Amino acid sequence: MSRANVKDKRKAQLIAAALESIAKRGLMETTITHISKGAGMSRGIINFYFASKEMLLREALKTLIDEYEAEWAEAIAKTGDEGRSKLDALIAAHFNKKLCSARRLNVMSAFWGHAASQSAYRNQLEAADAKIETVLTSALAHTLGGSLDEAKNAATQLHALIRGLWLNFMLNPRDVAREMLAAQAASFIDRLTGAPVRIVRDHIIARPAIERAIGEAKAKPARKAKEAAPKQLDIEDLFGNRA
Amino acid sequence: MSRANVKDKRKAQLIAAALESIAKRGLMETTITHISKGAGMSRGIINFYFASKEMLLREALKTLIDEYEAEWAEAIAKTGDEGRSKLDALIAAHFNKKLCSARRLNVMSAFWGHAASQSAYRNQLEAADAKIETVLTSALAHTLGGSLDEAKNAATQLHALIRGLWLNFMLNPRDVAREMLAAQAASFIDRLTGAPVRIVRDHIIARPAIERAIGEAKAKPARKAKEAAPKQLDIEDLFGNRA
Amino acid sequence: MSRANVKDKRKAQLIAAALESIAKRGLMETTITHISKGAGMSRGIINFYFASKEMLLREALKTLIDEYEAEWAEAIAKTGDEGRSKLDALIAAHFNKKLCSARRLNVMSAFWGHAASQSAYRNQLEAADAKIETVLTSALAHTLGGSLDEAKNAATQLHALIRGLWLNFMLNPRDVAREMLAAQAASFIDRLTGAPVRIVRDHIIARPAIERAIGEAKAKPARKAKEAAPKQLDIEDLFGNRA
Amino acid sequence: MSRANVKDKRKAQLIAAALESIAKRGLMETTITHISKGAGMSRGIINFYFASKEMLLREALKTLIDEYEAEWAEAIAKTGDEGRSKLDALIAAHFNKKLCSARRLNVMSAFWGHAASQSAYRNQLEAADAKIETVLTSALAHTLGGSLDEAKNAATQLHALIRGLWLNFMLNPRDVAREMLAAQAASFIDRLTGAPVRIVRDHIIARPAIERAIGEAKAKPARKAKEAAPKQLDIEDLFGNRA
DNA sequence: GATGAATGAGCCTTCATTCAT
DNA sequence: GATGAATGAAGGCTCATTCAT
Repeated sequence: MSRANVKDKRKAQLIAAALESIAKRGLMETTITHISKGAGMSRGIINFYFASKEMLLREALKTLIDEYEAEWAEAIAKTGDEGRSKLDALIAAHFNKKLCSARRLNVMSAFWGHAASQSAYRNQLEAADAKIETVLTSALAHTLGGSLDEAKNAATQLHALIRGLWLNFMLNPRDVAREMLAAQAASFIDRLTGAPVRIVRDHIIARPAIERAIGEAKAKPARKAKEAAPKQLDIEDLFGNRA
Repeated sequence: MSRANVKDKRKAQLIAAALESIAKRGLMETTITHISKGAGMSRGIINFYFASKEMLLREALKTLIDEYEAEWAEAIAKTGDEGRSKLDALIAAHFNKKLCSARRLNVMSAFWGHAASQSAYRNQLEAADAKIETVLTSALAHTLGGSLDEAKNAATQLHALIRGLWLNFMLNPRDVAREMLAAQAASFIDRLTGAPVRIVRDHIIARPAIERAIGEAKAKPARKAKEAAPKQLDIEDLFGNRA
Repeated sequence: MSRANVKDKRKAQLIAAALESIAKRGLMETTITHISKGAGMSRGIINFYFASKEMLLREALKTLIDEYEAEWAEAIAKTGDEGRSKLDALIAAHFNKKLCSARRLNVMSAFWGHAASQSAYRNQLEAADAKIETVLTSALAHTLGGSLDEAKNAATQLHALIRGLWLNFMLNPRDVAREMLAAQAASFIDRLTGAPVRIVRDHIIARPAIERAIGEAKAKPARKAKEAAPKQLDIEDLFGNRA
Repeated sequence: MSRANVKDKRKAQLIAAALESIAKRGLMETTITHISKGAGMSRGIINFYFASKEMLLREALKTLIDEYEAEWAEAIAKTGDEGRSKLDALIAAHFNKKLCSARRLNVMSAFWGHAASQSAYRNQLEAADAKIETVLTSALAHTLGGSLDEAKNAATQLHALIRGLWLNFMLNPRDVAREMLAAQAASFIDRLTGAPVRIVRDHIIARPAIERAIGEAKAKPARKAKEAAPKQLDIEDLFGNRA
């Protein structure tokens, strides 16, 4: 592996370890020792690859946002059309296993909370919000056929709804099924378009396309054993603090 | 003033100073020194009134939640009826100056982020969520007239929408008017009930009752000067870090 | 003891411990742990009384300079006259046990070396130099009776000579007697005034008044045992590193 | 170039970079990174050519001393005679551009300060002092014609005077002209020999021979461009820290 | 030979907490 | 009750040194 690749790889490993620790312990309790130990490296290494812990954290947020954007970008790339099926794809992406995991939502919430008082994080989040709202606006404009302002309002509401559902899921991941969340977002759009809301046994259900999409687990390419893998946290570990 | 009252008063002052500091600096940067100085007291006092900083923080969250619940409880108390006007009152409460201020939302976000990994905070927030969702469910059940599950779903969505809008407001308080947020929540209900969504010049507008209610500034009882008031932060101060 | 006094006292103790450590280990090797341990206190205390290690060091230099100035001020205060006896008193002061000790000269040299690249220290030393050169100039003007510029030149030379002799003494304190140094400075003045240089058995000797003055050990008031005295370093300890 | 030469050359470059950094930043702030970067080499290289940073520093001091001795040796080599003209040559050497530069004096002071507590450096400096004092003694013995002890005393004083003047120059290089320093040292000798001290407009002036000698800029053999020369510091750069 | 990634001891500093006054 | 001096664990960070490439 070339030198440049090693550098990028180490940074990625450290960022992954940081996200892992934030998911498990939160931003406040996460120390440089946790991160470096989690990545199976020495303590000094963080300041070798990052100017400071703060900069590592900012890059971690950037990674999170990049992953998010890649995910919804990929989802809409699969749909040629600018209409309801694009909206369905976007919703499915927001509630698939990758974007709507306890781990990820924990970290996102931690950063939202941090962003409230720290502008560097805030700016990153604002930029990401602007992007997704633009995309949602465009898709809703095609679907609803009304004015741009109408579509903008709808996009704001849909985006807010998604984030609010994420927050619900984060605060109580055991009781809420991702499928249900997706169905609720879909029913919101149904109501916007005047379509009948699908209800089965008193529960809203998502559209078949969404149900299918959110179920697909993204196959994560297995880490090669050789690469001194940071010890893999069991998903349930995330709730160790919560007893 | 009796002993017990003095004690409660000091605790309340410290909690207020803690909330002030969290709004301004965030949870991570808030230290005991900030809090005690902000309350005009000595450093050692916190461990005199609270078992630890952690316990102070938990009580601070409790205070925040109590205020929230008092606010919506008061709002619905004014409405005898269990229907649309109750929903309007609830929405107005959620977006009035008190509950929807940059200061308050900053603190709430910080606690949401912290709760992601800290069960004590999480449990407090879950309990509060359960309460408000019950109230919303009941009001929606009367308004919509459908099944309980339908009302529950609607309540979940409405609650998520409100929180999502709060998050938007927190991340970008200058660009978003509270009135607009209230209008968006109201239009969501309009759609549920099949009522026409009110649009003026391409913008959703809230119902007159809501507009009136959210405008009322809650008269905050002036702190007596005698009480060594912590220096009052200008609301704009909250964003000093963000430039 | 009053609170304010405790504060000043602790600062003085920490400064003394810092000077002790610098004399023994030098500026580079002196750590906050050395200083606080040397003062018999906890590590955290330094940042309680000083903004930083750097500020402690600056105050330590200030203390050193204050002591120096107090010493020569006291010496000339004892001499009513502005002439040769004042010069004798000044020379005696510069080579008495207090100002011309291995400990003190080690620390001074360390600060001179540091001042070469650090302006804060440099400014302190420059100000002190200006003061003593003014005093020397005045005394030499009266003694020599020439122009002010002549006196200034002589003062510069005398001051340089004193510091050069100090440097000699610092680099080799065992081989050089303080009395001899004083005699050499005195002979410099003798030559300026045209007086015969006193030589006994091929060595320059100082004037009787100087010999007497430099011999007087300043009785240091014993530290009260009660006061948790930092462990007293034996004078020979200073050269532990030098083997 | 042979292997041994390459090795010596690299060492010399590293030493030069170390001296540069010490002049600019002082001994305390100079790190291995500063030195290797200053020499245009990689970080790891220092421990390849030197056993440790400490050893590099000792060799740097040795270089400094060697240059010093070469300079005064060359000066007296040009004078056949063992008398006043030899003394003049020695004084001129001590205050010429090379030995009496801010850069060099900063470094010397740093090492004096360090030597106060570190015997390895101390021993180097003591040995150098012994050499120059022997030479000064011999020249003064011939000039004064008195006893050896008289000459020794005079040598000690002259040496101390020179170092004291250097210290003055270091602490305040802008206000002091090298020519003036040389003149002051010369006048010291004039007084020893009973010669009239030369004064022009109330200022001491050096002997013509000295004035001439200290003015000669030693032509520094230009570093070949090819050799990745460490960026040359402007002489004024040295005082960047001091504002 | 030379590089720069990696290590880890140790530095300065912060801060929740304790406790004598 | 209240203060603020004092503690010491732990944090982020620096840096001399090592070593695989």
